[in-house]
Amino acid sequence: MPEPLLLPMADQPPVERADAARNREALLCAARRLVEERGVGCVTMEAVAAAAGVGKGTVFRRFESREGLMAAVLDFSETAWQASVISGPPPLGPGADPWDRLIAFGRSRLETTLVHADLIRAAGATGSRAVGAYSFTAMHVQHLLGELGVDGDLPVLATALLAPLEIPILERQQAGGFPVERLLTGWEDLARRVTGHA
Amino acid sequence: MPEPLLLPMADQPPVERADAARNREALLCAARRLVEERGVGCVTMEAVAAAAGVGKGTVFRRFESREGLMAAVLDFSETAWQASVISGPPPLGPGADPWDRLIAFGRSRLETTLVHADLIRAAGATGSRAVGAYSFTAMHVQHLLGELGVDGDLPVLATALLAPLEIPILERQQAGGFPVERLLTGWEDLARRVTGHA
DNA sequence: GGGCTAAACGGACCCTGGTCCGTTTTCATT
DNA sequence: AATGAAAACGGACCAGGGTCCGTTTAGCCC
Repeated sequence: MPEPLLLPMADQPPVERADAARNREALLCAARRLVEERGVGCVTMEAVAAAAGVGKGTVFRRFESREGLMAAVLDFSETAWQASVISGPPPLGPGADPWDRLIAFGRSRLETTLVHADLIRAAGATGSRAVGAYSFTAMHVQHLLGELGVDGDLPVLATALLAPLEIPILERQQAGGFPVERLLTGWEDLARRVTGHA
Repeated sequence: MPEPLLLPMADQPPVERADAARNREALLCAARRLVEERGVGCVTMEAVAAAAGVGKGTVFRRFESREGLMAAVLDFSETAWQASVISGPPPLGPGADPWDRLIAFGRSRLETTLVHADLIRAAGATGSRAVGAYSFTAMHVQHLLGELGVDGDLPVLATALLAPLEIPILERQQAGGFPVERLLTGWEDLARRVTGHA
């Protein structure tokens, strides 16, 4: 039996080495801190490496690219937000009726997107926001649409509802002088038309 | 009268100097050619400068940034497309009824966006697509909505209709395995719901 | 503990976008 | 045609993202 023959179970990432994990953590921390105190635009990869006490190469090995790192940083707040959607208090969280949840979702999403605008932009198409066929938000909206009895191509409809809440669109409108308030009302109107709700 | 006192009419760009205009043209040509034959990703600013026979500084003086240059290149096709919307044959151009025009618009926009995806991405937020409070497309859709008798916040509604046709969204969906056909049907459905059309 | 391999490290190095500034060109005026 | 100032030029230079590879280290098996 020449081959060590390691069990052929998962071919997933075969567990991260201890030092690697430690460095990832340190880097993430450093990045988070630097972003917070200097703003995304003023954080260089080298600075993050230095702050974490590792070499630049390590940053890229762990996070692939600047976008990757920023996406990781973003994931932090994003996860917290997701939690409040999944299990926070109504109307954003479960308990309220679907329509109210949808509206609360829209407002909340719009706000957090605006708050993290820089980070989201820096995370590019890599962000958790963009990952996978069905991101969290798409799934959620799709679910609410279902509960509202909407019929049609739900995944596509959900995307259509989500699209105007993405930064490129949001920012262009803001640049055009539309106040947030108006965007929100507009979105609610859109939701009403799409769902056919009262 | 010490001051030369040039007539205070337009304070617009006081006319471009002859050599400047010549170089702008040469650069645009070179850029167009290089993009076509190598693909956007493989065109460096230095290469464009060289191909046009000018220094790198000149490229940046004329076009501000890489995004700016790419936006200028894009403008070319974009303008042609706009022309076909304004004065081409129906149903995209004038003559057909608003609903048919809207549907034709959606399909056409989606297709051209996909075709120029790389360029659009490279043009960033600078593109003619993103400029000004009301881009051409927004105006057009807004106009059609008006003709269809839709009421509500037309500018915002138009944006909502346009948003799912933007690259970030389009690409995410394609990555998710949605065939173009489905996106199109989905968009028509959205348009139907928004306009309240039969 | 010793030894071996795969993985991780780090920092020199490369590439490209963008800036700067001393020199050259245009063009309006005389 | 000469002249002078504003505008344009070009390429050296800088910064930051990303890669490479020789060296070090964790973790496993004896």
